[in-house]
Amino acid sequence: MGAIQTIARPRARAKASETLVPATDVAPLDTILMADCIAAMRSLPAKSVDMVFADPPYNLQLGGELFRPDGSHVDAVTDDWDKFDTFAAYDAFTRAWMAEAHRVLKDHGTLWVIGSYHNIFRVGTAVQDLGFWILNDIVWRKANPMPNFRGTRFTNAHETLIWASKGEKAKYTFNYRAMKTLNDELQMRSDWEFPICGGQERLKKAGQKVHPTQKPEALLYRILLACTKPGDVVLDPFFGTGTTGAVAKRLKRHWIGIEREPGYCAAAAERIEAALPLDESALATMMSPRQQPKVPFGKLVEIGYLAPGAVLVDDKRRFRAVVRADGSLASPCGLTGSIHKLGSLLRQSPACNGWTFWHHEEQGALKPIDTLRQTYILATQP
Amino acid sequence: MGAIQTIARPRARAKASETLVPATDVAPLDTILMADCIAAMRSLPAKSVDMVFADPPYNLQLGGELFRPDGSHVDAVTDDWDKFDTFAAYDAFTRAWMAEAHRVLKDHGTLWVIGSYHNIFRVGTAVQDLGFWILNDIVWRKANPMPNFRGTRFTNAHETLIWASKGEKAKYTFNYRAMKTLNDELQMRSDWEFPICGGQERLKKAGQKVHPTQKPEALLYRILLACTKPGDVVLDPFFGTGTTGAVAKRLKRHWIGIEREPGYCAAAAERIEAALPLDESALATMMSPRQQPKVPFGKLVEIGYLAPGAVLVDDKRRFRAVVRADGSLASPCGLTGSIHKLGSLLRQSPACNGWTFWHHEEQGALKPIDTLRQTYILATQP
DNA sequence: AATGGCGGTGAATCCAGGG
DNA sequence: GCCCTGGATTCACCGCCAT
Repeated sequence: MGAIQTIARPRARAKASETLVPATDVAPLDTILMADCIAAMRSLPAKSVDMVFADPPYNLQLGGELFRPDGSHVDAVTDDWDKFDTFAAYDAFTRAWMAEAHRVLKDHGTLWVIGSYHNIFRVGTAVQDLGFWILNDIVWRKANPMPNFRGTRFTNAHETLIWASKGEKAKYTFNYRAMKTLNDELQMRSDWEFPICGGQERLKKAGQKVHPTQKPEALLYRILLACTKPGDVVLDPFFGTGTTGAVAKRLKRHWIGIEREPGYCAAAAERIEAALPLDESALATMMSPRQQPKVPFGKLVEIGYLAPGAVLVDDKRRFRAVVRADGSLASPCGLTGSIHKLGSLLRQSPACNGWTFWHHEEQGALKPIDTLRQTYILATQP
Repeated sequence: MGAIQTIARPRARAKASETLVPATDVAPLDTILMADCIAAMRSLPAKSVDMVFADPPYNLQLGGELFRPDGSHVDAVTDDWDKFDTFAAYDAFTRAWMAEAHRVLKDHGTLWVIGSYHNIFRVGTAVQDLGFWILNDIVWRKANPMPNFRGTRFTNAHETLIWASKGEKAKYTFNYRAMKTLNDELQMRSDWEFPICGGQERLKKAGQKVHPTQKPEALLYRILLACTKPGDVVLDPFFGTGTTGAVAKRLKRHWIGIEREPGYCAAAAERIEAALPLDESALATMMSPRQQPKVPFGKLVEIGYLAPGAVLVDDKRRFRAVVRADGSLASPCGLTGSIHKLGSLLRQSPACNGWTFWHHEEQGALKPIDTLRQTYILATQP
C-alpha cells in the first residue's frame, strides 16, 4: 500500500488531454488528488481503473430552515458544492464527470453511483445515455433515518445506488459466492439495510461533523467485496473524507481519491493512514445479520389477511371491535385506536399486546390474530 | 359506483382537443376507455382528476415493445436498434403521456409512477422536466422476488415508485395519520414490503396468467389510502387488468382506466364488477387532530376547566406562566402571549405547540393542557 | 459495575388559513 | 400577493451521567 500523497493540482498533462492522450502511463495509486474532479480525472490514463465509486452532490434544493417538534434546529446540507442553478447545469456537470469515468474505466470495470430522489433519476439517465449498461439498482435502507418532522410525506428512509458495466456485452466482476456467504447462504438482494454513519465511525472535529454526508463503511465494504478483486484499483472522484479509501485499504484494494476541499483531504489522509485490516469482530458487524421482520397490523389488512369490516373479539368475547381500512380498530362504544391501544382502553389496563388479545373466528374457532402474523412471516421469509 | 362501460374508441372530441378544448365537461367516471392511452387522455377535460397512477411499459431492451412519440406501436424491434434511438423514442413516449397527465390533473392532484431500473430513471427525469415536484420515491421491496438464476447479479428484489405533486408550491393530499396508524404508530417509511401478486389474487385464464405484470392490490391500497380521499377520481392510463380500479372501488374512490388490449379490458371489467366496496365504518380512518373541532384555549378558561390565576409549567418545570382571564399567559419575566406564542418566546424556537408544551398539576402529576382539550371535546361531541 | 433516563442528531426538496 | 397567527409535528441510535 503506497504512501498517501496530497497534491495541490492535477498533473500538468491535464490540459493536453483535451486533445488525445495515449493511455500509456500509470495512475497514481493510493493517493488523494486535491483538485477539481473533472480536471483531475482528465489527468488519469484511459482504461486504468477497475471501479469508479461516485458520491456526487445531490442537488438537494432545500428551502428554508427546518425545526424539530421540540424546537431544535436541523443541521441541513447548505454547502456551496451542492448548489446548482438549474437541472440543465446539474445534468451538464453529471455528464462531464461521468464521461471521464467511462474513459478511465477498464473495459471490464464498473461504475457505482449513489444518490437520492433529488438527483438519482438524472444520474441514471446519464448512465444510460453514456452507454453504460445498468446491472442493478440497489436500495440502501437506512435503519435510522431522520423522520419527517412535519408529517407531510413518507419518511425518506433510503438512498439509491446504480451499478453499471461499460456496455451491454462488457464483462464485469461479481463475487457471487462472497455475497451469498455474506447473506446466510441466500442470494444477496438489491435492498441493503445499514445504519447511517454515526458514533465512533463519524469523523468529528471540535465536536462538529467534518463532512455533512459521510457514508457508512459497511456500504463501501459490501460494494468493494462484491465487485472488485484484491489489488484492483478503485477511483472515487468525490472522495470527501475518504470512506472509499479507508475500506479499500482494509480490503487490500488500491484507491485513488479526488477531492477539492483541503479540509476533507486532510481528514481523509489521516483516516486512511490509521485504517487497519478488519479483524473478525468488525467483519461480523459488516455481515449485518437479518433480524425478525416487524409486521404492523395494518399490513395484514393491506394484503387481505383480514378485510376492513372484519370483527375481532377477545378470548372471552367480552369485547368486540371492527377492523378499519387503516388498520385501526373501532369498538361499538365509539372508542378507536390501534390493536394495542384499544385493547388497553377496553381492558382498562396500562398496556395490552393486541396481537394476543384480539382474536378472529377461523373455522368456527377463535384464533389470536398473532397467528396471522406468523403465517405472513412464514410465507414471506425465504 | 357507476356501471362499467367499455368503449371501443375515445370520444369523438379527442381529435379536436389538439387545438383548444374548454375544460367544461366532466370525465367519464368508473369506466374503461379501450383506446390508445395518449389519445384517450386527450379526450379528458383538463384538471379533472385527483390522481394519476401509471404503470407504463418498462422499456425495450429486453426485446419488448417500442413506441413512437405518439404512442403507436413499432413492430420491428431488432438487436440492431441503436440504443440512443431506443431511449429517445421511449423518452418521447414518456413525455407525451406524462404531459397529458399533468394537464388532466387538478392543481392539488398527484402523480404516481412505478418502474424498474430499466425505465425509472428516464421516467423520473421526465417527471422533473415537466415541472412536477417529487415528494417521495418509494421502494416496493418484494417479499418473494424471482432469484437471479445465473448468479450474475444481485437479486432484483424491488421496484421503484415516484410520487409527485404538480409543482413545488402545489398542495396535495397526504393522510398522515392513516399511514401512521397503518404502521403501528410509526411514521410510514419510503420502503414498503409486499409479496408479488400471486395465488387467488393473480388473474388466470386457462392456467395462464392474464397479464404479465399484474400489481398486488396491497400496493394500490396503500397508495390510494395515503394520497386520496373517498370520492376522489383516480386515472390509470395503463390499466391492464384493472388493479387500480378494483382497489379504488373497494375504497370508494372513482376511477378511470385506459387500456388498449381488449383482453385486458374484459378481464378488468369482470374483476371490478366483482369487487365489493367497504362499508362506511370500515372505511373510516384515523383522522388528524386537525380535523377535530378547534377549541380555543380561552374556552377552557371560560368554562372553568382552568381558573384565571392557575399556574402552568413546561414538562421540566423550566418555565412558568399564569393563566389570565382572556386565555393569554403571563410569565414572571413579564412576557405575555397565547399559549403558543409564549412557549415559542420562552423556548426561543420559531414555533411551539402550546397544547403539548404547557402542563398543569393534576393529582400531583404534570399533565399537558391538551388533555383538558380532549376531555372537553369528548364531553361536547354528540 | 450494570442500568436507565436524558439529550443530541442525521443528504430534508417539511404548514395552513385568514385578513 | 404579504403578514400574522394558530397549532401540528419525530425515530433510531449513541453517549453521557446519575443511580
